[in-house]
Amino acid sequence: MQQRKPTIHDVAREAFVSRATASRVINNGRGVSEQVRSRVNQVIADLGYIPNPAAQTLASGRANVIELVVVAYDADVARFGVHPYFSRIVAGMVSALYGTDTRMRVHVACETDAAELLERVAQTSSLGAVLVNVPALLAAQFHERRPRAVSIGATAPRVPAVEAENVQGARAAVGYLHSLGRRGIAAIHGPASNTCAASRRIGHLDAIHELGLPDLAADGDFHREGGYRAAAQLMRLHPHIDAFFVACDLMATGAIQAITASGRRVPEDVSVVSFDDSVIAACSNPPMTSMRLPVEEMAAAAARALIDGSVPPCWRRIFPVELVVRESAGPAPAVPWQARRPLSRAGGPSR
Amino acid sequence: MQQRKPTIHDVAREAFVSRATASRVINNGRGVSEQVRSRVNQVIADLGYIPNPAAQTLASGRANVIELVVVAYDADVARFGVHPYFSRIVAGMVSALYGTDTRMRVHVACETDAAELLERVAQTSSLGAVLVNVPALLAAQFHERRPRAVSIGATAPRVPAVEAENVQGARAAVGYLHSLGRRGIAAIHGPASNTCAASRRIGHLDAIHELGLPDLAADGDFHREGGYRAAAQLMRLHPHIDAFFVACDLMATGAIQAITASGRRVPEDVSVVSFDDSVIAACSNPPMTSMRLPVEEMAAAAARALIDGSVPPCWRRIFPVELVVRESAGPAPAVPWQARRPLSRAGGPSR
DNA sequence: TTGTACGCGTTATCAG
DNA sequence: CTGATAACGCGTACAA
Repeated sequence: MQQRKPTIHDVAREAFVSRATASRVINNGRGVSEQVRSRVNQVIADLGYIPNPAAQTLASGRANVIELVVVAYDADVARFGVHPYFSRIVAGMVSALYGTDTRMRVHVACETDAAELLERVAQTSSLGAVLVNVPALLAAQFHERRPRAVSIGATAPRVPAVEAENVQGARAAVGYLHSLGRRGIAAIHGPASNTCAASRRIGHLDAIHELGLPDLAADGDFHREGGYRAAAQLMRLHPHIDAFFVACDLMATGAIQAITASGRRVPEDVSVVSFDDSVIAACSNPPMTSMRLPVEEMAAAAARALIDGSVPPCWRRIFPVELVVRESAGPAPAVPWQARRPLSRAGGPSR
Repeated sequence: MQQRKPTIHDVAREAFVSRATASRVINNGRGVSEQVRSRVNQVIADLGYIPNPAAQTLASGRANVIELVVVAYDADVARFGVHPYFSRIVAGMVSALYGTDTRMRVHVACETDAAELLERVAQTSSLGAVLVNVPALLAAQFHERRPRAVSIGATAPRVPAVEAENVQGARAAVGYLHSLGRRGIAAIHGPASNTCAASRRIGHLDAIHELGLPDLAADGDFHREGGYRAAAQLMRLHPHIDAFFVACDLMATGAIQAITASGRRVPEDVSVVSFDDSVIAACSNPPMTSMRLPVEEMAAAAARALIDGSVPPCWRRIFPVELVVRESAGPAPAVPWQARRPLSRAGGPSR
């Protein structure tokens, strides 16, 4: 029973109409009598007809596909799977696409291939592209050719983007640690090349200047190993450290392990506040206090913007970063911290 | 400079050949003189010509796309992003596809939509489909219509699949705990409906029967919360518990939190061995001893099978599950555990 | 080795 | 409101 798939031609014949009319019914087009429409729909159901996507794309010039283009941090593309950041993006897009007939196509490149990949993707006729970790220059070039693109995270000015309040989030994290009475607050930053990491770096500097704290910091790699190394090194250099602000969950797990290995307790001796609030934060022991980056929502917003219509240049959607208190830093503050509020002021919620 | 994209027609004209010849060059077809071939390739480079995938698909009937079809555990499709299992599959496929011009298209449904989604996917012309968590009946129906399908994990007999030695892995985990001197070994199983969880359940039963251990067990949901609840409940009912075998990493993190909350220490008072060895295992505190499920390799193998050629019915590829010793269970055994070896025998590596 | 001619399944433009 | 008919861009028997 390997009979060939029914085509629009079969539908038209069985329903005694032309292919044009059948096409109108399929696409909910205007100007078809109710009688004909229902007859055609009946035939479609009987035959189990499903339009050929390739033919639709070819004829109409548009495809029901969103391209997800990721440039991996490392040379090794497989590490794509290790960092929860990426899976949260996939999840966010999936839920935005759920219920629609739009699908996501995944492309991953490392930095050396990125230009070539973007070139190819730019040629395809799709609903648009979601750019992740694409260098600003490449993103700008891509956007010039295909305006239907949204970057996740900061990028070139004209390229549409969803962003998070990384600076404010980092400030709030340090402020929170300060409010707990911590004064030896060290930072473990992300890679220098990463834009999100750069913003968190700025927020951290802001805060320590404002609070008159020393700048104890080391760089990590956004992975557990780097977090472990950085924490161990910082504690060796500065034994009085009593808190860490860590630029991502994964590094924070490494930091917690290093703290524990040094004989200190979390949070009694050393407080830890991380950034991301991925699934790993809740799974840590003790569960991590973390600045929540709403990655799923950001990715979903990017996908929806692409589905809903054209995205103007310079389009921005900014997402707040919020403190999620668990156990790794200590007790909840009497007054909830707001990312936007000046650190030196106290007071109730600003909205 | 929004000139329209060059087509194969342009290439043919510029190279003074017919479209057929240009097509042959593009597809590395046989029977083109070296002279003509290089001339055409030169023109292709000059024009920046890239074939239109939709037209290629339409004309040839095959597409450079692999469908990833996932049925979510829960009603909420977004939890897709929470469990590392799925991101590891994506990562494995991505690395298998890296360097090829084949891409992955992602489809996620919950159980109620699964049939309809599979129906649609079956109609598309693609290289094939990777099925994840698709119920056996639906998988069988799908496979009947489109033989180019591979399931990740056990499924209907005729449907090609990559599988892991879940039974042996679970046996080995319990055996390992026993070898550490633990006798109050409790199990936290996965959902009853999940086939992988069922296999691990069997392996656990095998082991405790063989070792003469009591069957202390509870069911979880493959999430942290369920692991926490199950561990807490089991320890309340059986205070003498001194070890847990947990059917996945995520639940194990919950278990460790529950153990810690009860005032016990890991691994001094209670040993924990989990299943999966996802990124979470290494990030746990203490780092988890876990049975490594090579999910990335399995997914990559599935993708490669689809790329390389047709997959015969009943095709199977079995992957070993290996003990990865970290700190949550205790010290490494004098003799490394082998998943395949009978539990009662001692001895060296079997291969 | 190369070219001709047709078909892939659908959309879209015009007439009627 | 409906029906011819021409694209859409490419692959591929078949002929030369």
